[in-house]
Amino acid sequence: MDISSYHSHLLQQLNEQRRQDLFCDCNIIVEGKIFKAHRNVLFASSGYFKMLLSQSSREAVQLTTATFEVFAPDTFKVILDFVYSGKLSLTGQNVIEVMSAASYLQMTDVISVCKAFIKSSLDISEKEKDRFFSLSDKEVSSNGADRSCLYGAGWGAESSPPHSHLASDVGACMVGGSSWNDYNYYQPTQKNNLQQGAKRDQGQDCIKKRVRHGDLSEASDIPNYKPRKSGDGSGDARASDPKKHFPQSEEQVQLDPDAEYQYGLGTERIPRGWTMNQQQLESRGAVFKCKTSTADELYATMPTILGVVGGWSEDDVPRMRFKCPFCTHMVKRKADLKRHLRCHTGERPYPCEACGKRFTRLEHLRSHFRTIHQAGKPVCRKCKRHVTELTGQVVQEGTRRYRLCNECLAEAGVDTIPIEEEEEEEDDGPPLVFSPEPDEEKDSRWHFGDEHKSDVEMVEDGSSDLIIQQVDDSEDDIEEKEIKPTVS
DNA sequence: CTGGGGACGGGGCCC
DNA sequence: CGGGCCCCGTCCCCA
Repeated sequence: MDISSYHSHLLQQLNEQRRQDLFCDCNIIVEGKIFKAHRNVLFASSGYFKMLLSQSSREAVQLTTATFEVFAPDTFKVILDFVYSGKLSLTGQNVIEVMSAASYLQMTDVISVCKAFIKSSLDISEKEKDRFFSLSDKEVSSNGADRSCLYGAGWGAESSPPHSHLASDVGACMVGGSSWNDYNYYQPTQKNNLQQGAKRDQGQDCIKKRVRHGDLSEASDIPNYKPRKSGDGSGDARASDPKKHFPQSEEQVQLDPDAEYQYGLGTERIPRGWTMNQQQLESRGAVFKCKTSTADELYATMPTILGVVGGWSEDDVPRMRFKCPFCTHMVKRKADLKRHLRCHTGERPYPCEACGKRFTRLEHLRSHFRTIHQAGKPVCRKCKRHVTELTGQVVQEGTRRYRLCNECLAEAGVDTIPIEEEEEEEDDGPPLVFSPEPDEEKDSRWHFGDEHKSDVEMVEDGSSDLIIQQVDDSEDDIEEKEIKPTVS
């Protein structure tokens, strides 16, 4: 046997053992479907498994079972096949899901390949766009969008996939070995196929649900990606918006060795069914967050963003519309596109100081703060009747504040904050200051004015209730950029 | 199981 | 161009 082929032979043997269920000591259940595998192989190939299995390695001699519901079985199959063969079967339909899962499992090799795959898609889309603008309408209609392109080429791990060589019958991207020499590229027939694939995939729903069910800090760190189901025009753009768990731009998927992998309570998502000590798992962050571009950066660096002439206005002035390069959405104003891009970058620059939940827009944060933390609505939360300072009081429940009328209050028998004081706070009173502990956000507390003088220094400008802190997600440390006074 | 309401995200558009 | 308001759709919780 040739020494140089030894490693591939070994991998082949392991794969064979997996297929025959020989020495498999780990069951991975993905949405009910069971995959058998070897812990040592999983350990060696995935940062996620490494972390989890290293915890259990001391005590666990018996079978380990893991349950995932954040991606689909088909997706995991692609990844597991890669682990045991070095070959990654990517298509325009599954690349988003695979990258999402790889991100979850911390498999940087897979992410890199997905990145390259997506980059190729975008590059080719860009070329198609250029061609589109350089050709007449007639040419485009006869040659354009429906043509499917099949590319196949090899390149080094760090280089971009070339697009110049035509392959014959490639329906999937196969990656083999460290040099990715077997990488073949399949061009989706339409440039937004990636999004469509993501939309189709149920795995996204799982992610979505887990996020929605998660606590606030969880939601705050995982961009709240909600693939929309609606089928109307506006829904298309929303539905095709795969911003959440997987980055969209080249910059975002960049996983350089110095990438900021953030481990922490806020970012973790633990598979439900791990048989190992759940507390151990919960004590550590299992999902990394890679550095992402902000919408601003993306917008600034974006090449001549697809200004699309959307027909002619009544004054014979061309109506420009701006198309999002990542989905089918078009907007009339560039500024709106910038705002829209944020939903692809997953950027949430406005964290709520009270609960840590983050928002894409200041107005959303304000609205959230008013309704959740300021008891902004003058209605009884129980009986929905209008309450005044005479007929009701403010109730504090964790970081939530709401109003109850005196009758409901008597029934509930909870502590209250006098409405007068509440309203004074809103006007001129001492600020409502949220004081996150340096390391443990969960212990963060609210401090209400003088009544609860704390060890935390109050903000000097007492006119503010809501401390607005715009955060640059690209920084590890939350950096206070801006403190604005008052949100009334 | 279902409908109503709250919370939230996102688009359009005015200022 | 940014801020802000309005509106609508979706998800989730709860009765």
